[in-house]
Amino acid sequence: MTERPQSPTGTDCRPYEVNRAMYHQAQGLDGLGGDFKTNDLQGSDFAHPKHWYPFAAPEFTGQVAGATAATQPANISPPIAETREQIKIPAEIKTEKDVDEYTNEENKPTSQYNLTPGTSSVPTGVNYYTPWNPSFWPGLSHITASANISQAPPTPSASSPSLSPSPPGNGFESPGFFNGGSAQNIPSGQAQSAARSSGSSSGGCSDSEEEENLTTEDLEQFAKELKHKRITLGFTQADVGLALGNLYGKMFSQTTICRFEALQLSFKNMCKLKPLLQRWLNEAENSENPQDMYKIERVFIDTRKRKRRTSLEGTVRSALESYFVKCPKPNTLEITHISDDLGLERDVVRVWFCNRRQKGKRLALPFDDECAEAQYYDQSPPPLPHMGGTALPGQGYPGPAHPGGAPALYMPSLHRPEVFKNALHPGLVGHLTS
DNA sequence: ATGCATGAGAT
DNA sequence: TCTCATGCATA
Repeated sequence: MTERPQSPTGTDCRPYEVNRAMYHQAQGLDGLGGDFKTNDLQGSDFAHPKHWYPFAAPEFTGQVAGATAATQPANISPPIAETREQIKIPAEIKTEKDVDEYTNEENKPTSQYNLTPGTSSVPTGVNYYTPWNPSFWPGLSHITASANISQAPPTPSASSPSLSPSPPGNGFESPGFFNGGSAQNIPSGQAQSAARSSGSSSGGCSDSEEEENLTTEDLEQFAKELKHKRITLGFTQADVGLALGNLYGKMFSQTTICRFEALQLSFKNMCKLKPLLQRWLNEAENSENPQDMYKIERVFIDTRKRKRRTSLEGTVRSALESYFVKCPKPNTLEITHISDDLGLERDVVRVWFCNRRQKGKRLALPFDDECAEAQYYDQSPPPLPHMGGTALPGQGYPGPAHPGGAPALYMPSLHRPEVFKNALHPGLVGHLTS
């Protein structure tokens, strides 16, 4: 009912896609079920080291005091409404909460923001996003390889107040709780020889030369360091994201920080964020009241509507995976076919493939077989490529500048056809063998 | 921690 | 229409 009028096939006419120049996350307020949950589970975070993540810090079995409080997920999880699109979505497809169409339906508990006081500071009922403008934050668009924060004297909390100019025009003032340092001094990593490899870096790192020549090792090490220190200092990932907003006027989500720590961002992106985080780290370590770093109250109310997230059941995912193996880049027609076949919205399928590709790139092994990969992602669908570990040009990490090959395996098992097939339901295999 | 989604910019 | 950066929402 409240489901968007599905556009059968072609044109993505997405009703929820409100046309606005710029919006950033909207949450809550309009009944989006937006409860600001800083569920940054650091504890388990540590408890479950990533496959490749060698960092183990036994001393942190749980959450650090500060973080703990900050991260208590406001467990208000309202029972997932079973309502689902009555459209053609099969039983297995459901959309998460039926926050019924962004139409102010009170589908959410009122206790949405029961954050533990004293930590996360996000004001009730509002989002904390800050629109930003690259122009005011040179660090992002242009990470100059000048200031090396690794060596730069850490600026204590009382550092220059002439910090990052708040995004002009957006009405935000840098609260200045923690006027860490000048945004102009966006640091950069050491100058090393670019390990930028990845043959066809066309998509990935064609930006400027700002990449500060970081190696995978650098990033890996820094990510570890960041995580360790962050936890030691009692910050959650969300806190860091918020603090960055204070330092640079541009916030990041818990997701992004998380992915950074897990090296799940593109190499380029990692390089971009590293100096910022590095700086934050310095600030945090030298601040007398590190807690202040995330005590900001940047508020950005946005009433944007966001499409309900589709939740694909395992079988459907498997099916999509199988399609993906066959053809990672289906054309319009194929997408339509797949969507029909699986009873999914066309757009859902399209997005799924986009995300899948993106994920594939992130997870791709930086080692050998880049060619195979290139081939693989070519339009012409090769008959089941052997993706033993492929590196995609775009986001993949540069080959290990070190023989040790630190960034071991990022490829999910499902990526391997053999494994994949086994995981398939017999019925679905048929799709594979077209 | 991760799946699905959005939007800017590139193609 | 894709890629890429990014984040909400959820597991």
